[in-house]
Amino acid sequence: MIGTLITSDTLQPARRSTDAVYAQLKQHILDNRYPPGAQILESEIAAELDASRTPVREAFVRLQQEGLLEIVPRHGARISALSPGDMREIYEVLMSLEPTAVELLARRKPDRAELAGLIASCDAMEAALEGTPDLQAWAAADEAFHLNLARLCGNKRLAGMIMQVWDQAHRARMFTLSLRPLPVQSTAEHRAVVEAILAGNVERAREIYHEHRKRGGLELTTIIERHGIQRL
Amino acid sequence: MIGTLITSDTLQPARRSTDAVYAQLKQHILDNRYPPGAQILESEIAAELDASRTPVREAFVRLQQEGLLEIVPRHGARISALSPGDMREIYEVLMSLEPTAVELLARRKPDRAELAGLIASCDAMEAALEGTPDLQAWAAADEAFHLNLARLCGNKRLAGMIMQVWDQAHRARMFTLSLRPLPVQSTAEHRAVVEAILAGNVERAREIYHEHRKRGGLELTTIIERHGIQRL
DNA sequence: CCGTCAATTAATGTATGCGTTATTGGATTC
DNA sequence: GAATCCAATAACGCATACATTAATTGACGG
Repeated sequence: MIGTLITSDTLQPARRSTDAVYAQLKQHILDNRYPPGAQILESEIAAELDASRTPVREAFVRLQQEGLLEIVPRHGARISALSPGDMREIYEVLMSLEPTAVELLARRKPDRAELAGLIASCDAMEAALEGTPDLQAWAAADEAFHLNLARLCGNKRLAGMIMQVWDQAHRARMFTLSLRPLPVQSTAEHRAVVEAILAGNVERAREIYHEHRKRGGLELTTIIERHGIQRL
Repeated sequence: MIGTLITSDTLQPARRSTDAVYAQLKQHILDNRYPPGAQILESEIAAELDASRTPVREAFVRLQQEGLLEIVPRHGARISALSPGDMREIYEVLMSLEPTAVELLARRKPDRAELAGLIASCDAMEAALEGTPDLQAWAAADEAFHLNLARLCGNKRLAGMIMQVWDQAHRARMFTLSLRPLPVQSTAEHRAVVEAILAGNVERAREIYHEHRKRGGLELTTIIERHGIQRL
């Protein structure tokens, strides 16, 4: 058990069957339990999760809109597989939205208390790299940082969009985690963004973050090309 | 009849009942036939569109994810009403995404033929302002320009996100159309962006567009405040 | 007269059945 | 032997019936 996966949804007890099916399906997709490209059937999932086809169908629709699967008429649903082109799209979107989120947050001039979550994530990232590196822990802290940042920016639509593409790229990030160099610089960049925000330097915060995202995208693209990965 | 509304969807004959219900519901919401804040019932819509509740429900889920309505458990659906805060959010998102779309398009160095749609929209906007201004025609051309731009940028995810928030703001734009000054400058800015793209000046294209969006957002915000509009 | 509780009703949430369609496999013919 | 056609089956799309829940109304008690 790697630990409870952090997702963009606040997972509740889910009194509605549809919500439970949705949450579990999403979890399974992000956990790579249903591999990319896999076909899943409404009736299979219904039996597996002890529900009828109706809530499963509704969950499929929601997940399709989130880009995590594709409903193929008469063929069930196909778990989305990301091509290198999809990864490029995702990073272009993040390079646009995340620096904006940083800028919005920085403009609010938040105090240290408001950024406690971000600072904790920075601490966790640094701790994960001390001694024997714990990449899983680092990735969890990284994810927490970005989700927190999206939430703090004060724009729910912006936050939702960031989390959506972030979820889409989740598996790819986890997969390439061990193929990348140790994320020492990445960790430092996170810290630098927080400091720039605290210093009230809006433009610098935005700039650091944009470079951070750009470098991250480049790293991932390089790995994908070097390994000739076509789908993930 | 004002004319067929341009939406982000390619409206097909819709062999599936769900698609037909979805398309008509969306059309009615954008046309302001269901006013913001209105409650609609599954059974009402089903009867109205001659379908059963099942496809209506599925359409509700899709429209909820697009932010056009909100499913209230046990209470049907409420048509989304935009607060001034929502308008701010939407313009922040557009100010982030649309300049990125322009940049991506400009980097491809497209020739004049590729931009034919954009140029036609510019012509239409200018024509709509000659003699007696036709604001409806101008708005249609403006909408066509932005949708086209999103499509041309080469990033489907980015395009989808732009169209989504654009649709959310559609009614607000139509409502404030007659309250704004004649969009002469706006029209000129559109033309200038196209010229900058053709000239291969990526940075300038992005900059013009960012200013265009910023000014547009400011105009709208001012109107909303001046008229004390709370919901639209 | 007001407040509270219970019952009824209305609308959603879920399950299931039926019709449609597409795919696959087998058989027949060229 | 290969290709085509037909039939059977499997899965979905939609409709409908049933269960659940929340709200509203009315009655009763304080």
